[in-house]
Amino acid sequence: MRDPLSRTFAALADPTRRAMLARLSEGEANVSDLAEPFLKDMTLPAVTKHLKVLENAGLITKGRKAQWRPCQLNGEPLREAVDWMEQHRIAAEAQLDRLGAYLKAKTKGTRHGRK
Amino acid sequence: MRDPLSRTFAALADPTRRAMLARLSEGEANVSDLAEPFLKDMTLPAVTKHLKVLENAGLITKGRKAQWRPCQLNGEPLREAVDWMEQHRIAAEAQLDRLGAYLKAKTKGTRHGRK
DNA sequence: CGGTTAATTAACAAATCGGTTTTATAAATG
DNA sequence: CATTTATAAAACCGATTTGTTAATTAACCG
Repeated sequence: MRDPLSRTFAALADPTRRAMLARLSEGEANVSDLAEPFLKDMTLPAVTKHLKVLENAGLITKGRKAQWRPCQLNGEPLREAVDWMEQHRIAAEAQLDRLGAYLKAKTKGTRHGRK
Repeated sequence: MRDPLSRTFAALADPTRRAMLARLSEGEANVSDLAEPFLKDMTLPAVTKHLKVLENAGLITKGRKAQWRPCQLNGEPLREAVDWMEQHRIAAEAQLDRLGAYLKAKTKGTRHGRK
């Protein structure tokens, strides 16, 4: 059992699953629709498993319509993951800015730190 | 060998590694500084391995200063990952908006779709 | 009903992951 | 030079991941 953020990132750490999400970001699709681009590379049960990973991460929801399972993307976990990343990326860049300011101050007047 | 985006997401899919990045977003730190909060839970080699994962993903860079390895966060892979996520999250929400507009149009005037 | 279509489940194997202990390296320090 | 400090590398192990094939479920169609 893993925390939600870890499950989200783990789900995204696979190009097949990301391609499936990309496809779903253009609109609802059935399992076989989603599988189609990958059936040269893997079997249907493998696709089902990938979808299960995405579902467990809350990134997609599966409906049912007769024998079809229309899937749709849920953006919420993506938003939470982005929030985490932006928070720290921004902090890291602020660090760099402070370093830049420090270096600039340190070399002020020496006129040889330009590039 | 995995693509860069997959390596980034995989690196982020672990709370220990995320905590290390969070620490680094506040500024440079040595391996032992980064290890300190986790040494009740795991050994130092385990920490070294986590840092290797982050380094391979390009999320941190390790310098050297005598026997210390000052690490610092590199925001660039985070930015690329965020770009990917935002692109699809936004597309997904646009889908929802279109669906909402459709439902609204469809029930216009019928006065029985209220909750 | 019997067959077809869509998708899932089960059982299995190889590869990867996340930890361990032990050993090694490399620089500082007495 | 011998010791200590900071870190990495090697070998190993159990758990998880990612794929397979074969069997199963469930709904529709003639």
